[in-house]
Amino acid sequence: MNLKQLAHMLALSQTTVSRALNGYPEVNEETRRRVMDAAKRHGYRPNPSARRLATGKSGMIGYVLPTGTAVDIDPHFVEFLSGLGDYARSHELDLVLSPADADDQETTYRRIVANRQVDAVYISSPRREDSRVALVSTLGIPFLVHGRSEGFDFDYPYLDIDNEGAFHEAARLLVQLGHQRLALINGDDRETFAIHRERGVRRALAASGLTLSERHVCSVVMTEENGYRATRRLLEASDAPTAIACSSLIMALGVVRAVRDLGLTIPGDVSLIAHDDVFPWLKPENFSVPLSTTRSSIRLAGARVAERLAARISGVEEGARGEVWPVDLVVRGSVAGAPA
Amino acid sequence: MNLKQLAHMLALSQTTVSRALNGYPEVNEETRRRVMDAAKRHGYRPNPSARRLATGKSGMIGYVLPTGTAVDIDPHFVEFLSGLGDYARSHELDLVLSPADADDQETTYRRIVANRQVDAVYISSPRREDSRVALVSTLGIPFLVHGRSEGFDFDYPYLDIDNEGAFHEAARLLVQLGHQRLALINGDDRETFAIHRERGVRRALAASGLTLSERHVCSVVMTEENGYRATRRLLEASDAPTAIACSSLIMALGVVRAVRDLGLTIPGDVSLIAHDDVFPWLKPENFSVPLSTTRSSIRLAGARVAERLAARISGVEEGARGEVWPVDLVVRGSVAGAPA
DNA sequence: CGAAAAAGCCAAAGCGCTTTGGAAGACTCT
DNA sequence: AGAGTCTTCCAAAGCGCTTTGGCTTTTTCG
Repeated sequence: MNLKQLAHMLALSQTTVSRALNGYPEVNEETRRRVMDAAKRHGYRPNPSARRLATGKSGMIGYVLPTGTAVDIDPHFVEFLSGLGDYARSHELDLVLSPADADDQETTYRRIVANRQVDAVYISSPRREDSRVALVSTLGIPFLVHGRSEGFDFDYPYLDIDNEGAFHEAARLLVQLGHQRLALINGDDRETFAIHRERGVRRALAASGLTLSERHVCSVVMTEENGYRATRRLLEASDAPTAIACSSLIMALGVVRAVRDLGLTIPGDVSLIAHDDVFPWLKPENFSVPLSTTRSSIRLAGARVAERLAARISGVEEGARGEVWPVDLVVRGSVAGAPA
Repeated sequence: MNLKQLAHMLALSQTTVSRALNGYPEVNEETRRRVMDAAKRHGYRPNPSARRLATGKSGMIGYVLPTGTAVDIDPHFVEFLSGLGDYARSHELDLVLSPADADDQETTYRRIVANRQVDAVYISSPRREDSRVALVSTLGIPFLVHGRSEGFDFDYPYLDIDNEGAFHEAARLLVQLGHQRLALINGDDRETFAIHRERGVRRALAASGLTLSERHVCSVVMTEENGYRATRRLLEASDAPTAIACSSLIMALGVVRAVRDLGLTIPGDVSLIAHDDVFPWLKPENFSVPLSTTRSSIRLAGARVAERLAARISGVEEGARGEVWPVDLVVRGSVAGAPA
């Protein structure tokens, strides 16, 4: 059942039927009702391909997925996706993932924009002066950054959590508990969230006249194994920290294992606070010693990103609004006063 | 730059240019070269919306993403996606995720098929007589099932791993080591993989005249917490098992924690084998005691699914071919002879 | 050499929708 | 009552591609 048939059946023109369906004003309410009714009754659904060709709108949002045999997708992605889906589902928004060579995403961005394949895109895990952000903002397609990119002289819309504030709070707590030597096991330090977290820790330490030794900050891909290795290295050194801030729950698994392997205990010998993105399958309260965390649901962020993207597509949201969510500090058993 | 312009520029008709570009035979090789060349030089890319409208082909593969506030996306999904992306990237295949209410995916399947939004779909985590498999095969769109669905009287194309064989091998090893009481901590028992794994364990036990007690098989959502709970329950019972087969690495984290909490050891008091889908961020060899696993890369499966889907779209692959991959049993420190 | 077949190209008709530019009729207002 | 204004609808022109059917020209072959 296409528009032509429906129009013929109603003895109306395609124009009128189309307008009635799309809520244009120049059609009699009575007529509109008739049309709406008939459309529903016959299960008429406009052909999206045709609509796309005519309008250039696709009803989909895009994400360029960096891939490559040496590239691993962030496990957080799936939670983010859950949130995105929660919103998108109720708005018949689809998400198209365009896999791209991680080293050349530009080609793909240009392609999906030139082809009008999607109405908007989002960018995640931005780095300093992230080239994707610069590119997309010149391309003139609605977009939203999940996270932030620094170093630009222009503004752009984003949604981020207060990573600096979160790690500032975490470090401040540890300092208050008497810890003098803190360590930070961080993610890839090219990513903004890692920069912000380090900044937060440094600021908290500085407030008490302490500093974060270069040897006490690790920047690694966030795997269990890297958490383990970093911790071994930290704790086996002569100036071993007494407290660790860690950027992910997965790395924290490795931290805990390393501490145990060394015959030490949490929080007796070392206090630990990790960031929790809220996974359904791994919870900080279930660690062998319940883990203190800075908590922020990445899933909720996903839903919000979808919502704002939809708003930008429809023109409801404009401009370069940045939105920063506060992060909860949840104290559990993994922190204690510094050992004597 | 559209076809019309390109054709005009070459003093040819749109027909000829289109045919030259799409490899149709009725065009002079010399002409084809000229066209190809000009197209490349001017960076001409056919507008996919227009092509879609004309051909009905979209160049995308689809996946209906079950969502809902109480629905969590499987963390394995992201690895599968990596593999899918690895292949898709080099073939300019995009993936469209259509979020759907987990309890009503049919509507969404019908929509994406009716709208010709995608050229093929894949289905994952199928259950017994999975309604999606039945639906999609009547809808007449190329598809592939990742996993298997049982109980149908028709065949369909799928890619699965030998879950039964894997867990049969695992259980057989444990039995050979003298274990008499095995337990299985499994995933949701409505899913085929869980059914197959249980079958594998039972078969191995039966071969030695043993049985799998109903109290020794747990069917739970695969989270760390559920692994922990199941293990506590199992080991605190009077007929505690001496060996556990576990369906996921994430649950195995919980198993290990529970065993430790009870003051027991692996493999001294209980042997453990888990299935490993090969995550980059959590490796069995890095468990406190290296974990024996049945291993199969879900990422490779993702790539293969994309490859076969592409083959089906282009008509290279036809019929209901089922493909079953063998699974490696990797023995590490977590298994030992049964305690006396 | 001439008929039949093949090769190479084109005009035009879709694909199914949106949107422009009217046009006819109904209403208002002086 | 006539001019001007709304209201309501329509025909037709795109959007940019593929594909059908046909028309020339060249090649093949008895």
